[in-house]
Amino acid sequence: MKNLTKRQEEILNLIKTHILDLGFPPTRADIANTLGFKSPNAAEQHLRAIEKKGFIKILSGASRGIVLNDSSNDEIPVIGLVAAGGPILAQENIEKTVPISNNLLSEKIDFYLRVKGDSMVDVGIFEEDLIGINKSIDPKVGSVVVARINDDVTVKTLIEISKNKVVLRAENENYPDIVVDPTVDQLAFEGSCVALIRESI
Amino acid sequence: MKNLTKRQEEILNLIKTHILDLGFPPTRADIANTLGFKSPNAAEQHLRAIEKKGFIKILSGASRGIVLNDSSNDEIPVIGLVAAGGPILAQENIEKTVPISNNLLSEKIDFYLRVKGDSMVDVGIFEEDLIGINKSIDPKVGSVVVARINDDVTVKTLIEISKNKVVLRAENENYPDIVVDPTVDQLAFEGSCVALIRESI
DNA sequence: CTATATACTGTATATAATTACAGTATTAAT
DNA sequence: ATTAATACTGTAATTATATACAGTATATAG
Repeated sequence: MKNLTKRQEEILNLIKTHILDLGFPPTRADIANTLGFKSPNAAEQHLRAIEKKGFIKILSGASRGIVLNDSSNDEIPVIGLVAAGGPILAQENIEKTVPISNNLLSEKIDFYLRVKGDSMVDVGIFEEDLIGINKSIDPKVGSVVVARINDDVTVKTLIEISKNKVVLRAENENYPDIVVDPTVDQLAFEGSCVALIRESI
Repeated sequence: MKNLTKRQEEILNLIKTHILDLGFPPTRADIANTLGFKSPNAAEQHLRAIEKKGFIKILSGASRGIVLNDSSNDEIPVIGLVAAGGPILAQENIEKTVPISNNLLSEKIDFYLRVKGDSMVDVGIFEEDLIGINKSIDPKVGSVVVARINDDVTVKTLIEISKNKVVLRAENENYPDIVVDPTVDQLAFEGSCVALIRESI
């Protein structure tokens, strides 16, 4: 999907806002008025450009017939078991997707991970819980992170991080610390935990 | 809010379905076509009746200008501190409301309650967590319930329930069991905990 | 140098859509 | 017995809207 120009993005946002506010898309005239165009045709042409790039679909003949196409942008994948090897967000790992509920969870969540095992019970993370992961937050000491160690994906608290020593701690006294030397073992941080959801309690 | 007739309800559902499917409301002609009316005016008059009963708002002059009014039906209140006395869902207790996200949380949630204190840490319910409460589920032994004891609202595990003895347990060894005699103290169950959400982790 | 994309103005028109007016018929309420 | 609400048909007019066509101007890619 090609990138939108600044102006096109502005118009796409206007459409989204209009739908959020009123429950239906704007007309060409609405767009022109809001952005100060003197001709509705300016809006028309922008819409066609945005459609060409795949972000919307224009239903011909229907008033306000603008359908948003980027549903993928509004759904958060829920990751079940992670297959060894491949990327965590690979299609086969996605259990389902859920719509964003911005108002409830303010921090950006790239995906949910279904927790396996009881290694984090002491910080209230239980088996089958869903933890919301933000990929962009750098792993900070003391925070709960999703780490991949040689194809194994695990959720732990980051205790220490340096060039050749990384310590991950299970929040359960029955489990020992995991000490990894990144120069020996493959280690990658998939993201940081920013939310928790428990469906059945 | 008055009740809709069968036909009016059918039309309201049609509007909702149309919005869900296409992203914008139907026209009078759309409604007439779908339901087999031979005149768009039939739809028009139904819409006016539905508006009169408070379920929608018709924006005059705007094509497809039908705005759904029953937002209260799609928003879940978040209860912060509960004022002593009055009902738990009283306006002054509502911290905010959040949209339903059906797909994620399958069980019905009547309201969220923001947890105060650490009395339930052993089952992973921490201070500031949001717990989703279903008012309709009868309190079951072993489940986490919201109880009101003489105007005090508390979240505890129900351990024992009989005519003149109810035992509620804090899931934290530092707190003693709460034993209540419903014939002496006022006791009411506000609902059962069916979900948990932690916003910052 | 020449397309091609972007970003508009300006005009015009066919058609999509709202909405008023005039009816008919049935049912429930006063 | 009469009024009000429900549930439509049928027609028509006004306005809302999409959308085509003809331009202008600038920037970018080949």
